[in-house]
Amino acid sequence: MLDLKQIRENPTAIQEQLNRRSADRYDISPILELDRQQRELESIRTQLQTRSNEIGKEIGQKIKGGSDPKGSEIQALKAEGNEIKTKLSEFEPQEKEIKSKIESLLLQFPNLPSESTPIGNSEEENIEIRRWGEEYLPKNPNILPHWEIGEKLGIFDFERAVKVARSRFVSLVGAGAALERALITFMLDRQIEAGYTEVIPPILVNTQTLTGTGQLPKFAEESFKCQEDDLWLIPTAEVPLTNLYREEILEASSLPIKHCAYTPCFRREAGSYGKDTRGIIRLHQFNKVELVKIVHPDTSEEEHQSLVKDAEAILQALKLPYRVIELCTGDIGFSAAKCYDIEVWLPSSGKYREISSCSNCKDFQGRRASIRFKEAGKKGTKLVHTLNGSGLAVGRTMSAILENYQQEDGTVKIPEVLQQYMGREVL
RNA sequence: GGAGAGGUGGCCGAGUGGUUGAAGGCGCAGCACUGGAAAUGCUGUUUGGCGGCAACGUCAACGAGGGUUCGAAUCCCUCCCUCUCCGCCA
Repeated sequence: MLDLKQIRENPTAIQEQLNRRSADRYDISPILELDRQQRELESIRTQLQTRSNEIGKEIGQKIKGGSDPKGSEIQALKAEGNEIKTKLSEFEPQEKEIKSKIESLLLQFPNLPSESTPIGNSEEENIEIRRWGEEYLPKNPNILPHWEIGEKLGIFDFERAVKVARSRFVSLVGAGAALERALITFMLDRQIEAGYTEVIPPILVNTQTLTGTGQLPKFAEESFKCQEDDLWLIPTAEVPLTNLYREEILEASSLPIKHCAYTPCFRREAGSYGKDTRGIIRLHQFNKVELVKIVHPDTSEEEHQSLVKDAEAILQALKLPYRVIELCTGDIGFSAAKCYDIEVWLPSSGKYREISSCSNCKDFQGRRASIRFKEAGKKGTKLVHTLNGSGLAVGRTMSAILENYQQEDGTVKIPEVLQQYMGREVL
């Protein structure tokens, strides 16, 4: 959420920063006008309430002092109190309505991009920051796409999964299930070593939680909802992990908080008909190990850099070639101020594909979810900065392994670091 | 799901309509005392909105939302959560 005070005080600056995302798409002027109206009503309401409080106290004192509660003096005060009440009943609903309009407008605005986020309209203008592992690019010219090799090895069962659920679901079978599980455990072990505390959070969450991290109200159609219970399936563990601290005031000394979690993730993929229909790149349910950091604002830039490094470390350990790109203003997510994607090499399509997205949300989620911290000895509270990144998407890692580790004879080598987790060397 | 009890400040806990944003205690911070510390004493110690350069003023908040009243932490209604017992269950 954007800061209403900032919008009020620097409207042009805020508008310009929003325009960096997309020209003419976000207009803050309705908010300015509503805010002006709201404050006007607030000052009238406050004055009335002040007088009303005075009357209440006066009556109390007089009755205590022995005045007749039925006497004319007290009756007059009561009458005045009633008059104020009538007036208030006009202003109050008006003000409430304007306030909730402002609130719902504010919730629709995306985060302001960082100064350093490159300007651009679409993913075309993202910037490649670095590549790693070109020496590990496979030499084998006859690589099958991961879904073909997977079915050949009998580790994917699409047909039955579709019968059990619907399209864009898969069952992992035998060694496939074992590989997925090995990857999850390996990733968690590494991230715990890197200083993250593991959490197994709820994967059904309430509406407030999904609003806190920015998925609601704008992207309701992207999440699965349990209508009866007002609960949603999480699209990423970022949601429960960040919201663990919602409406809390943390000690500055407890920062940074670093969490990792394995969870399944659920996405409706409403806008992606026809995209990636084959394989396990884009499913309604997938596994992910997520990293979340809650940090002091002064450190969020460096914490962001190290978060990306922590995600990269997994690919390096698996010897999978990848590149890191920095997303431009037109491509960063709703809640992000700055974002790096890590893309792994998928030989069958001859492309790098996203396997991790690491965002610095600055105070955007902190304000939405009211996550603040307090410095010992100092007055007042400040909003924390929140960061999140995949460390990594498990299914996509598996597809990268199936392709990059394919051998001429049609078998797939297990990456060395996973062999102890799998108890075998080849699929 | 059924029956009962309860939700008050960082924590414990008082408070059943009237100058109560809230007694008392603990904790924490500052000051005094001390060679230093402990003990003791004094002072301070919630958050948010609006106005103000600030001091400060004012409004709101005692699980959440409504209602009664001149006035609600206190009374009424709805919902949420916690605990105990019963039922069900991985």
